[in-house]
Amino acid sequence: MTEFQRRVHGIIRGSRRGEVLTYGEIAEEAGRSRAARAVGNVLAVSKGLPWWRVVASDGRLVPGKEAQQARRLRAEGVPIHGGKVRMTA
DNA sequence: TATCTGACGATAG
DNA sequence: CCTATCGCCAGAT
Repeated sequence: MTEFQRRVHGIIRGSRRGEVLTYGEIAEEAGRSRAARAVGNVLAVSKGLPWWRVVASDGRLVPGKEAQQARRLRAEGVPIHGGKVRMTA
C-alpha cells in the first residue's frame, strides 16, 4: 500500500451518502492535483470502497458500470440525467 | 532507466 | 454531441 493509495482510500472512505466526488477533486485532496488519472487506477484495483460516488469531471459515470452506478447513486438521492451527474460547480 | 497502460482532464474541431 | 490530441501520473514490466 503506497502513500498515494492510502490517501485516496481515506478520502473516498470519508465520503458520505449522497456525496459525489470527481477524480480530479480526489487527486487534489490527496496532494497530487494533476494525478486524476492515477486516482482512477487506484479505484480500479481497490475493493470495499464506495466507488459509485466517484465520477468524471463532467459528471460522466464509470465506463462499463454506468447502470450499477446510476442505480446506487439514485439510491442515495443523487439524480442522474442523460447518464450523467449534474455538475453544478 | 525506458515503456506501456488506463475508472482522467482540458481543449480544439 | 462526438472524436482526436495532448499533458499528466502512479504502477507494472
